[in-house]
Formats: sequence, C-alpha cells, structure tokens
Amino acid sequence: MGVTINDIAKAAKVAPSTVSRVLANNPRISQETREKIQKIMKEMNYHPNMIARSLANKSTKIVGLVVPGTTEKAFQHPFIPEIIRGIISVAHKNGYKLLISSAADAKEEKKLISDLANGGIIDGVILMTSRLNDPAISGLIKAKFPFAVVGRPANDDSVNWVDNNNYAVAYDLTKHFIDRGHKKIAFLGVSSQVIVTLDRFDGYKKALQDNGIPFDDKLVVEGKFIDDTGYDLMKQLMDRSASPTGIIACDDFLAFGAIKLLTEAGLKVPDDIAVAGFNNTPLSDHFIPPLTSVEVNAYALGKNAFELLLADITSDNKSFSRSIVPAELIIRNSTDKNI
Amino acid sequence: MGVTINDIAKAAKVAPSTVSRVLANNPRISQETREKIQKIMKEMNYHPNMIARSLANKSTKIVGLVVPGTTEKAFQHPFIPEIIRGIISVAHKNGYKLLISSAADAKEEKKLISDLANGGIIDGVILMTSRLNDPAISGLIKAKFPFAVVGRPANDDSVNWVDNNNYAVAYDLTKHFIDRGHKKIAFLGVSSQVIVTLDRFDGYKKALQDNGIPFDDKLVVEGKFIDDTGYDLMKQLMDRSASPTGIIACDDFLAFGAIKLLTEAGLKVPDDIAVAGFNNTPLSDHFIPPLTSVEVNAYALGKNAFELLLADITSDNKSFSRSIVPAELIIRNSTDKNI
DNA sequence: CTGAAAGCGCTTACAG
DNA sequence: CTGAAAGCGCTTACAG
Repeated sequence: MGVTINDIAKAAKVAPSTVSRVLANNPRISQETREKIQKIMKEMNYHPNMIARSLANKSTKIVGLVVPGTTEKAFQHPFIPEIIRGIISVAHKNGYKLLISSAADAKEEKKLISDLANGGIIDGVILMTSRLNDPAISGLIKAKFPFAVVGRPANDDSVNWVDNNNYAVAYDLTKHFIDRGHKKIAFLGVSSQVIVTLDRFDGYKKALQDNGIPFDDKLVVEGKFIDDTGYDLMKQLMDRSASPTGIIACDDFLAFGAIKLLTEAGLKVPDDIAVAGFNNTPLSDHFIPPLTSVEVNAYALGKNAFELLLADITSDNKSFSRSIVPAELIIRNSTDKNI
Repeated sequence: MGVTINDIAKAAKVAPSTVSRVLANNPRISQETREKIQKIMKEMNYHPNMIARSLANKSTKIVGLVVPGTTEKAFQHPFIPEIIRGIISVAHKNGYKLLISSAADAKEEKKLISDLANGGIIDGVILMTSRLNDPAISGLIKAKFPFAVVGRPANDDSVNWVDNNNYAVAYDLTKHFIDRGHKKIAFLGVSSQVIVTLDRFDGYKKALQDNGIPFDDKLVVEGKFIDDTGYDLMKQLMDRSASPTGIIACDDFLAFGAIKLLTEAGLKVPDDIAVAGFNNTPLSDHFIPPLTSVEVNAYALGKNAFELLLADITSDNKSFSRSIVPAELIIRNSTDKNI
C-alpha cells in the first residue's frame, strides 16, 4: 500500500541506494539528483518505513519506560507523570520517542524488560523501580543493554542512576521535628525492598542518634510505599500505644491517610501531633492543615535519567554515572503552628 | 550479537521456517520438534526480534498517543495522565504497548502523525486534540489509518471518538447557578478552536435561553483552554465591569486562578460570587472553598478510546463509533453556601 | 509435518 | 557521484 524507496527510485530513474542516501542526508549525493528525488518524494507522499530502517540500522530512536506495578496504579500518584514529563522533555529534544509499559510483579517485569531489550524495539530503557536485588537490573547489566534507573539501586556502582539525597533530607526533616521538641517521632512506610525508603529511614535514625534520642522500633511501621494507605499504617501504630508526638511518612498520601485517622481519633494536627510527608504533592499545599513535605523535583529526576541513558546509548565506552537531585524541605503548618 | 532464528535452526537441525512456526504457535508443527526447539531457545536465551517480526507482519502491537501542545505542559494537568492511565489499562490487557509523543503546534503534529502512521511503527493512534478543522484528522482519514480521538471532532461521523456529554452537563451546571438566583453568569475559557469548550458554551447559552436570561457576550471571556491562567481571564472580565455574580470556568485551574484574583479584589467565594470549574481536579475537593466542578471520568475516556481504536485495528470493515462518557456535576461550597 | 525461497523496506560496504 | 548486491531477522505462500 505505502510508497517505498523502490517506487521513488523507479520514478526518479535512479537506484534505490541513491534514494536511501538522500534519506540519510549522505553528502556524496549531487545537489541535482538530491533535489530531483526530494521533489518526487513530496509528490508521491513518501514516508520512510521506520521499521525497515530500524531493522537495518539497529536503532529505533525509542526508549522504553517501565513503570512499577500496574501503570494504572502508578499514574494515580502525580510523582510518576511528573518524572515522565521530565523524561519526555529531553527525549523530544533529542528526537527520541517514549514507549511506556508496565508489569504487575517483578517476574513479569524481568520478562518484559528482557523482551524489550532483546527485541530491538528500544535503544535503551529507564526503570522506575529499584528494589533490592532487582532481577531486571542484573539482567540488563549482563546483556550490556543501555539503561538508567530512577532511584538508587543496590549495586550502585555499575548502574546509571538518579536519585535525591534522601538520607540527608530525611535527616533534616527529622531534625526539624527534634528542634520543635519532639522526642517520640514515628516513621511510616519503610519497606525493606524499596531502597528509597531505606535511605530515608537511615537518615531518620541517624538524626535521632545524633541528638541523643533512643531509637524505638515500636515507632516504625513498615508499608509497601505508595500502595499502602496511610490510614491503615497509622492504625497499626495506634494499636501499639506508642503515643508518638510526631509522624514522618514516606509519602504525602500516606500522611494524608494518617491524618484522617488521627482526626477521627480526635487528635488535632499540628497541635496534638505533627505530621510530615515526602514528594510534595500539589495537594499538600492546599491540604488542611498544609502538609510539611519534601520536594523531590521529580521533573529533574526524569530529565537527568534520560540524559544519563542517552550518554550510555551514544557513547562507545561504558561508564556509569549517577546524578543526585537535591530535595528541599518544605515546612508548612502540619509541623509548625506558627506557619 | 543476538541469537537469531537461524542460530536456533542450526542448533536444532531444522529449517528457519520451522523455528518461525514454533514462535507463531503454528499447530502444524509436531509436538516433538516443537518441544525440541523450545528447549534450545531457552538454552540459547533466544528472544525474537520484534522489529524484524513487525517488518514481515505489518504490525507492531504498539499504539501511538499524541498529546496536545508540548507533553511538558500537558502532563501538568492531571487530566492527561488520567486518560493515559485508562488507555494503558486496556492496552496492556490486549498486549499493546504505548508510544507517547507530542508536538508543539498543529503543523508539527500533522507531520508527526503522518510519519508515525506511514512509518509502520504503530498500528493505530489516539489523538487527544480535537481542534476545529484538525489537519491531522483529515490526513488520517485519507490514509485510512486506524485512529480514535478523545474529544468530539468536527467531522464526527467519519471518526471514532469518545467524549463527555458536555452540552448537557454544562446546561445542568448553568441551571444550577440559575436555581441559586444568579442572572449574571460569566463563562471563562471558551476557545473557538477547541470543540469541547464550544459544546460547553452551547449548553450554557441554551440554559440561559430556556430560563429567560438574556445572553450577554460581555460575560464571555475567550481563552486557550488549559494554557491560559484563570487569573488573567478573570482580570479581563473585571475590566469590562460586567459585574457577574457567578463564574463558570472551562477548567478547574482556570477557576483557581479566577478565585485568586477575586480574593485579591476583596470578593468572597461563594458569598459575593459563585465559581465553578470542569474536570474535578483532585485539588478541587480540598481547595478553599471546595470547588464545584464536573467529573469527566478521564479514565473511562481513555479506556473507551483504546477500545474503539482496537476495534478499528482488528476489524476488516471500517465503521465509525462514538462513545459518550457521562459527566457528573459535583456541587461543592464554591457555588452553594450550604455545603 | 517440514523445507527452500521470496519478500517485508530499508542500509551499507564494495566497485566503478 | 551512483549502482548492484548482500544483509538486517523475521514470515508465509508454495511444494512436497
């Protein structure tokens, strides 16, 4: 159905290879024939077949993006679209398109990624998961396929990755609670599999230690990061009668859920208990009370991730880079009555 | 570098075509050879090259998604990710992947779409723009390339499209204002190029007419839909000294901006002036005051758009369908003091 | 049930 | 500067 390079070649009375060279902007073609061929391409409404091109070229100018869990859930959190926004902005500038897919669990994800990587359909891939011992990551390393990870991976020396300074900012956030006189500070949503939560947890513990506050694991509630509702995690905490005066949640949505339960229990934020989250969701600023949070600059995370990936795709000699995007503490009324 | 069908064929001492038939699950292959070949594929860690497959097959199992304006801007509004979420959920179930790209203006968009459609890289495309006289749409129709549009297009009989019942819900929203005693109801953000705003505008006018309220074009402010800030549009309105008592904005973000200006001008919502928006942004429920809005069910819009597209891709005989997703009026405090 | 061959629409050394 | 030919890794009628 479509017009091919051969049709153009016949119409222009040249060889297909000549037409191909015009497409590739090969400088060895004379201006005259180049113009003749281009004119005919216009007239016949020719569009190069990217698939055929890719097969011969070994490059599609498409990068894959694998979102964690089902895409359905992932997109419910503004964090993911915001990262994608950052990725697309640079990708578009560099002539790359984005192929989005998702996988429900780690096994499906590994298969998906290895199919993508080996299937020739993408030139590189950006992962948004970084679980401990991620099988997808080790597979990509072995295959020497270009990739970058949003979120520090376990084997962080042999991977391109971007992340916030989670340890430091969690330290600062905890210090902020301590400065306000809190001694019983709970930590909600740490997950042994999700490195970003572990980094934050470490920063939290270090801040406690540096300020002579004993660590109490009754104040720690594990969760599946974004999936869990903060309401349930908070309930678990209450049932332990640990009576915290401050709550640090690993995500704003967890914090919202926690506040809901606290309100139902008759506690006022920030008067009776202070609460903070992470990711500075658009809602946080408008929530009642406005929620103290951490701006992670997801846009920059995405942007930098693509840039690392692009460097990996285009350079011949492998080297691994990391990019740390500074997170900012945003103090609001939920942890500070005077704001 | 990669293992190919020929490598497998040699190792299994069969013809490449036999290997191919195993891949395609062709039933005419004996159980014995099938198993032998599958075993070897596993051992040699074979992954079919999707590009080569697509070239021979004329199908990639990828659908394109073109987001309006720069993707960067589009993703700032939760509406777009929510549509994508709907698209991906069904796409994933049907084994399709999503290729996202964007174009800054109509010209770039037309080129992009025609490249995608003719480049063999996608099996179909979903458009999220529906401008009046959209050149991309007419191009796709001419090329007989499968596509679906989110938002009613101009030539709505020869296109697969999904949309809300914008006319009806705008009518209801306007009636809601009228029932509350408003007679001077402004309309913010109608754009002569964007059909969805025109449909809403028509519903608004019809409600006025049915209730004996004269239409006053001093109360209408044009805007570029989502791009414009409501603050500026509201300023234009104020400068005309039209003194409305109610404001209908074509999008919640326009409404937020408008309320900002009103507040600065010393007017209270809803006491002095009532304001409503569209799209029921997550913020709307938490805004102060909570904003009356219209839930457009973006997830369902995306889901249905993909389903229409899939039907178009898989069926041989062309037919055109539409899908109307009911929008719901969500009355909140910004238009009703008693809520 | 399996194989040999042509083809999908390009690219790219190799010649000239 | 241009062409003939082989190749990218598959699929699929056509034979047998």
